[in-house]
Amino acid sequence: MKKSAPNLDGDGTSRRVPTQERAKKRVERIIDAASHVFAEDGFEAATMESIAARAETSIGSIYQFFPNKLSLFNALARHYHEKLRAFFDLLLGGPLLEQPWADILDSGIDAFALFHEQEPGFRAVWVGLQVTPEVIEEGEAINRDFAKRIETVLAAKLPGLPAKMRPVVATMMVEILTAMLIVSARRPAEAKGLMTETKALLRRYLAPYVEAAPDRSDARKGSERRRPAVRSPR
Amino acid sequence: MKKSAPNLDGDGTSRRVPTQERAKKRVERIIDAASHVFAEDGFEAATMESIAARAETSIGSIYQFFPNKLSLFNALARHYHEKLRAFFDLLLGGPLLEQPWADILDSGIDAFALFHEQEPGFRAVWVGLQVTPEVIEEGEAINRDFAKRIETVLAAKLPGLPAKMRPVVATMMVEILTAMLIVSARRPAEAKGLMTETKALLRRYLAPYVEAAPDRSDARKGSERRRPAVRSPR
Amino acid sequence: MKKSAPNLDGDGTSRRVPTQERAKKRVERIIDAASHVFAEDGFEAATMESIAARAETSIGSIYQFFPNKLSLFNALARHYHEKLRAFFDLLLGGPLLEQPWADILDSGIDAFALFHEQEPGFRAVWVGLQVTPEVIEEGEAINRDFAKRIETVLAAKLPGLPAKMRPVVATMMVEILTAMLIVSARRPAEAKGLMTETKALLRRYLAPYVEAAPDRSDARKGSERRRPAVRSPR
Amino acid sequence: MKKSAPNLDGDGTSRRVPTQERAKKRVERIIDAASHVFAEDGFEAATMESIAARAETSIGSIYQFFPNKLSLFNALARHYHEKLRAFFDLLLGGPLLEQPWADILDSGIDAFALFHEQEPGFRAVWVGLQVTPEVIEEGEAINRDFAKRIETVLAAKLPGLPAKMRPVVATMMVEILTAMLIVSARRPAEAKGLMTETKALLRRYLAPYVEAAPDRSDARKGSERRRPAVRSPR
DNA sequence: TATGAATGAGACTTCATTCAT
DNA sequence: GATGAATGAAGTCTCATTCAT
Repeated sequence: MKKSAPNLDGDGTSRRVPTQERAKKRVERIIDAASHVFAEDGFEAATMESIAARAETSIGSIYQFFPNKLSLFNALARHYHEKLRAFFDLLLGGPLLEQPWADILDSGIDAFALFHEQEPGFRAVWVGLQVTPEVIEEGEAINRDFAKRIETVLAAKLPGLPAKMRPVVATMMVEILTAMLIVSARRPAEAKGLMTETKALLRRYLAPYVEAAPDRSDARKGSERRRPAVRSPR
Repeated sequence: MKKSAPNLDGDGTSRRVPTQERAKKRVERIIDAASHVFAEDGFEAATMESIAARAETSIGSIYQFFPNKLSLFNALARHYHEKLRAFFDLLLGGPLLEQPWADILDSGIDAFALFHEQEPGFRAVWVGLQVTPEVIEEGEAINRDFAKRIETVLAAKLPGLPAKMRPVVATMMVEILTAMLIVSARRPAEAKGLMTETKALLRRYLAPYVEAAPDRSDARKGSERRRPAVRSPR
Repeated sequence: MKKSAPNLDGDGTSRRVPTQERAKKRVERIIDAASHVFAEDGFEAATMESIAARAETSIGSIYQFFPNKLSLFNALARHYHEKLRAFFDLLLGGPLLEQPWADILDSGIDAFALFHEQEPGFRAVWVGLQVTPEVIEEGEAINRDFAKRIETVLAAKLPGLPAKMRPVVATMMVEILTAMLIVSARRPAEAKGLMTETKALLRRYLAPYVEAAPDRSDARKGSERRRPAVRSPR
Repeated sequence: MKKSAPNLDGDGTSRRVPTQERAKKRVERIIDAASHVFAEDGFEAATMESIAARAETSIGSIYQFFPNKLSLFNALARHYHEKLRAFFDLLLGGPLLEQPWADILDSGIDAFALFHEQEPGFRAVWVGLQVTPEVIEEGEAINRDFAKRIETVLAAKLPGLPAKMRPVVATMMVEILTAMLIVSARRPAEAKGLMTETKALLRRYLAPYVEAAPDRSDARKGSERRRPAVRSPR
């Protein structure tokens, strides 16, 4: 194949396909290896060599596809961006949205926890976001997209939440859920309890927005300002 | 200065005192520089040279006090551990505990946010905890201590929270607050809104525990399981 | 070149062969450079950089083959171990053993002197043995092997030497010869005289063992205890 | 001088004496510490700090007396040079020279072995001589002096040894004896046997020179060339 | 004069990246 | 394209030496 042999075949296009096929497979293996190694060692401590070894390729092959380490990391970020999108498409594409909002929340959390568990590299990307400033670009993109998806659900299921507040609330949900999943990964023994508690916490956080506010939008900056029904301190 | 002891002795041993004074100052400068550099670059990417430069010392001086990079990072962690302790002593030592619980929460969050702002290295230590496993020891110690302090307050002000649940709830509060402060640092424009929202979120999270439960302890594993009063999913 | 195997295979695995060829050459150059630098500066004072420079390679290449400085030194020791073995095989494989024992001694000394001259690093390894304890392992192995070879000759040519004494005598010979060659290297002007004298010395040392002792093995600890027949010549 | 303290005392001279006394003591302690540390670690690996610690002084004090590490090492060499001189004065000053030559040899060897044992640094200096070229100067001086002393004895007790050959023979004795003592130190288990053997070897080496050659000086370059009485190979 | 903290050159080693095969 | 040896910049750490106290 490749150019080394003289072109005896007529249909050059069909020939190239398997090559691209192989290349794609190789890229996948590299991305997969990178996700593991970055997850285990962090961005800086991860070495291109160990990634190559895990991908059962050569270092040179990695550089064939990614000009440098950061670009590989960003590719990983993009990879997870897509995976996350697919994840949401699947999650929200089904009949879930018909459920009561609290059930959606619970199921969503469970699903995302599973996603976290099965994609160790996702955590690496997320953490890398706090550590390696160069990564923020793509990382933030994931973040926003994630939040946008949640906003959709909020809009559909929580009519009491003013549209203007949706971005903040969605961000809160994204960041808190992720934070708690990372903590859970660090303390496996407490993971289950923490997730249960996270569900409770988010449920209570969102509860006030369930029913549409009948008249004035009473919350402007803070989502809540002196609301006796919930607060009632002492 | 040179306060440690007036020179009453004539045996020459006390000569070392001013030296120790200087050394202490230098260690402080190093710790301070380290806090900035670690905060900006992360543990791995931070270099001893840049820390030395920022501390306006030589590399050798750092190694006089810290045998290696990790020990410097751990010293930073210990430093913040102490600072946090002092912070809590100050915060809870005053009349704050007399206030209604929601005000304590608000004030506590504000105070901690200020602490975060003024101590950039604290974030570095916290993030380093997720990235560099060797650091977990001290990092987790800080975590637990932090949570313990909060448990105290929970015990005092939220009689409705079963004692067994206090650790989880405290952990939730610590992790969520920290997570949101880190996010805020990354997105200064949204910082204010996020903090307001964080206050609301934690208030709602804790609200059910305000009054002592009159009869059966209805929460076992999760703090809440089908509690219609709060949920009411339409 | 590329002799290792003609390219009969098509599966691409053999591509590595020329690389190995080059690698071997490079290792040789590194070993050679190391032998010179270690010989000139000693183990500690020798720097990896100067070795790399002398080998006309990069530092990184050295570390491709030797994980650290000590391992390079040990490789050098092993290298000379083998060379010494080959040297003895050559020396004792020929008709030399047919000669009278004194001629074997003379020739052996001359040959070993030549070996010393042509292999400057050999001296470095030997001296490193006295200085760097970590090296002793391989160094002692060389020593013992060297002595063992001499024992063989002693057994063959000096029937008067009790078997039990052979190890000591061989050790004496090895150590003395090496010591004198090192001295000679340090004082080139006196080298010739010193070697002549070394030959005489060893000849006289071994002379008493030429003829088989007719009756009792009269030497036990010291090889000689007031033995008039040998002393007081004339 | 010594301006730091005001001159309150009248007899400035008597004051300085204890100071000089103390200084001398300090230098001795430093030299002593250096001898141990250099012996244990070798010249390069020995650190000024460990020498200071062992001498129970400060690094600064060492530099008060020795401008750099090499000068300290050379001072050590000079120190042993003197010690060796004293050793010989003692050894040869007594009635030893009245003894038969072989007894002088044995006693001399025993005495020197003891010296070696009690002065671990002496070995360090000697080995340093092979490793650190800068040290050769003083090291060689010791060597020559040592040899000169032996020449004296040779002149007195071995009339059969031509005057012209005395330097070589003395050198042989010095180098071989030292070499064997170093080997013995490395292999304590074999030490005793090796020393016994060394005595025998040197006795046989010197035996031909015991009685004055009656006529022509039959040895010219080598001390021995085809001398049937001793050789008789096969 | 004694001390030991401060300095910084330089050593070893790693690893991202290049490039000949 | 694929491979992995080669490169060398850069990082950590040591230690001889200086210098303020």
